[in-house]
Formats: sequence, structure tokens, C-alpha cells
Amino acid sequence: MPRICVEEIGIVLNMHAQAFDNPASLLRMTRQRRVIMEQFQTPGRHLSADDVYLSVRRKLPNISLGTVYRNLEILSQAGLIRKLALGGGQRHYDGGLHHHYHVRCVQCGRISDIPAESLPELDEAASGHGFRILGHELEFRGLCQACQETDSRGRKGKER
Amino acid sequence: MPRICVEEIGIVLNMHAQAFDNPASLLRMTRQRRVIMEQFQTPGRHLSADDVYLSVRRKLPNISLGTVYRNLEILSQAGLIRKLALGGGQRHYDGGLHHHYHVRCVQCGRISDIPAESLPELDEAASGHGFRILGHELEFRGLCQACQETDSRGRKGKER
DNA sequence: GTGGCTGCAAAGAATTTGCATGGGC
DNA sequence: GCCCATGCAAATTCTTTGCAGCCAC
Repeated sequence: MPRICVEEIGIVLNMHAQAFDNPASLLRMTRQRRVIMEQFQTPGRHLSADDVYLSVRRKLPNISLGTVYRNLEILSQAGLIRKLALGGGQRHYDGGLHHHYHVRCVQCGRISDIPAESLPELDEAASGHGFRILGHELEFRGLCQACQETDSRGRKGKER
Repeated sequence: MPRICVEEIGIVLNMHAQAFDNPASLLRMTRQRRVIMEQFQTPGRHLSADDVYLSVRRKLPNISLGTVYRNLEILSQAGLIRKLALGGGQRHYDGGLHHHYHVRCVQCGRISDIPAESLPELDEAASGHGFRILGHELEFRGLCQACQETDSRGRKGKER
């Protein structure tokens, strides 16, 4: 699935607004929202709110962390970015909308993509326990290249 | 795999201590640690630190939250309980040591077990991207019975 | 008796929120 | 011009930590 170009964001946001939050309201394409969204145009980035904040500040020095948080929430609700609620610690966001999974390095906390098809058969297998299954989150745990090399008993890094 | 009875905890803790943390030290079986561990003897409970704190306080009114956190960390490191780092928001702990997955209700945040074999073939499929895969976390998302029934547009509950 | 453990309280990290002002549409 | 979005700062929530006294071994 192709990445959504920045120009389309406003349209998607409004579709979303009309469909869910408030049929009457329009979500505005502000400068802040545009620049935040630009951070996710580069594939394979998995940014925390603070990462985004620091990046965006180079273009908009006065943006506030609160605005970043508010927009990450709105954008992920609208399906424009993906919220990675997995793995404790800081929350991360991913601009890649094509389906894939993630690995998290248990040592340094780094996240990478695992390109893979969705596995609907997993959801099948999970049904029949009183829940209506809507989907799943799958995150692999492992050691990244760098940590494998450094690995002669190191610190546990960001993983908590 | 059978649940570990409370009497064995001390032994396991010491095995763990000797193997990893500090070969010379012994972990003690305090009253607090015992009662905390008892909370996980009931199958199918998925407790947050605060849940544990509130439960334990009924037996040990003076226990502190800090102690609960410290012990949950120690017990999960020793493999006596499982830390559920999934799903953002509060961290939960699970006393069931047999392999299973979890569903989280997207509406109310409730967690349930999905009894299932581990799926090593998933780890296979994820290899070959620079990471040494050690395992995975899999959490399903869905609507629990109660929320399906109440469901005529409700609040989003604890899910954040 | 010793060293790990506890209670207490304060610190910390991540995230959310209230409010007056600003700026898309 | 209306009303959503922003900046700022304070507030919340969850978790960790420093320290002096306590207690399991």
C-alpha cells in the first residue's frame, strides 16, 4: 500500500472526522500537522513522540510537545500513521501503512520492520473465547546487529 | 506446565539469584513477597501493579507500592510470573506460566487468555532481517462479551 | 549479625489537559 | 468570523529510586 502524500492528509482527516468524531467539523491542515506528518514520509522510521518533537522543532521551533501528542493521536486515529502500543516504555509511531510486523531489540530498544503479510489465520485460531477478534499485534523480540556484535554481556538498554 | 506452589518460590528465587544476579546472594522469602505471589495463584488473572497493591493491602495494610513494583520485577525476572509488556498503558502481570496468548478488549481494556501453543514458525518467518530472533509477543485485539452486548457506541475505556 | 528488604516519600518519565490566543477555512 | 488548533504550563498517571530502619537467614 502506497504511502499517503502530505497533500492528501487534509482530505483523509476530513473523511475521518466526518465518519467518526464529529460529522460537522473539519480537521484543519495546519503547519504543525503538516510538518509532523512529513516525519513519517521516510520509510522504516519508528518515532516516539519526543523524536517527532525534536525533529519538528528544527522547522517549527515554537511547537509544543502537547501539540505533537495531540496530533499523533489524531493522525493515528485517522489511520494515517500506526501507533505501536507494544513493548512498554515509550510509545512509538510508524508511518508505514502497508502491513508489516516489528522486531524490538531487547538490548537497545531499537525497532525494525519485518515485512510480512498479515496472518488472518491467527485471528481465526484466537476466536471462540468470548471475544470478537478484531485483529492482533505481533512483535518479535531479538538482538539487533549492533548488539549482537557488542554482545559480551551488556546493559539491557531501554527495554523495561 | 503446572503453577508453582508458593512454598517453592524461595527455592526458585535463589536458583535465579545464583544463576544471574548475584551468585553469592540469597533472595529472601518475606511476608510481602509471599502474599504478592499468592495473588497469582488464581489462574486467568492479569493484574496491574495497582491491582496487586490493592489486593495485598487487605492482608498487609502497610505494604508500599514501591515494594509491590520491586517484587513484581524480581518475580518476573525469576520467571515466576510473566510481565505483559504489551498494549501500552499500564503494565500487567500474569501468573500463568504455561504458554498462551492474550486478547485485550479495545473498549474496556479487559485482558483474557487465549490458550494456544507457542508458534515457533513465526520466529522462523521473522528471521533474516539482521536480528537474532529470540521470541515474540502476540496480543489479539477485540471486543469482550460485555462490551459486545453494551455496544451501541460506548466510551473507549482504558485503552489509550 | 549481616545484608537484603521494606516503608516512606520524593523524584522521574511519559502523557494528558485547561485555558487564552491564534489562524485555517 | 467561527471554531478548531496551538503554546504554555500545570496536572496526571505510572514507575523508579534513595535512605534509614527492619527482619529473614
